[in-house]
Amino acid sequence: MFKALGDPTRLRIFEFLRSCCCPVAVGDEGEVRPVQGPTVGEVCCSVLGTEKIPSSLSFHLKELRNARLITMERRGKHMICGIDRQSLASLAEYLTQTDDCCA
Amino acid sequence: MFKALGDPTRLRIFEFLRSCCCPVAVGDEGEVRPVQGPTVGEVCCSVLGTEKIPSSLSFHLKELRNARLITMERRGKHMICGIDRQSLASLAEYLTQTDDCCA
DNA sequence: TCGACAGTTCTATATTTCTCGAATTATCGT
DNA sequence: ACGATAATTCGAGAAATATAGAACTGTCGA
Repeated sequence: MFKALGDPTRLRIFEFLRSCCCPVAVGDEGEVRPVQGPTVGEVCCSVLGTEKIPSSLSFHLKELRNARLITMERRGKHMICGIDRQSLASLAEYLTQTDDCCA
Repeated sequence: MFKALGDPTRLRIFEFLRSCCCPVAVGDEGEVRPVQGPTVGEVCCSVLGTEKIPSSLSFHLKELRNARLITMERRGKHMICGIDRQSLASLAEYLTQTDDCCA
């Protein structure tokens, strides 16, 4: 996870996704459902500023996915990206944990 | 910070330091003071399993120090290492922050 | 002040990681 | 089934990072 976030490009992707991927929303009939995140192409425009999708974005998304920091799922022709907030929470917990000796 | 923790050797150094660097202790007269952490040589023995101090350890310690994850201070011939728990806390906070849109 | 100990810095090499373009897979609309 | 769009995979070259050894700096004790 640290290595994944350690790359500047990936950190930008991460921050972008976090800024536009609300975890849940209220649907038409009052139900709570996951909000649709941006597609890979949209991430590309925002983060890399390019119209066409370069392979390097795919590479970075794969790294983030392997690190379980983001999620991706296919919806038709597009891949929808999201943040894995659960992994994030456990990483934050890891950082602040104090060991036994410090009790 | 993420890049610093992204290297396996540095993560081991970090975990070792966290396991043996209590943030504070109560002094003889009831005052709270920083506890003395291990020396660079001790870190080296534990993490690299080597008696003599290789230059690579110095290199990694510098990276961790630049990232403000650890602290070092000279005490006589030795350099004492410690964890910067404040930076750690703010990094953890960064990870769990949710952006405005998700309010 | 000299020698020994504790770490750091420097330089070169090795390794890993990133980037770019071309070919490939997957899905949709017709 | 075909063409177009969306994204991934592959391979080679470029760039960044890590490692190892030698020389250097700083501190203590005799």
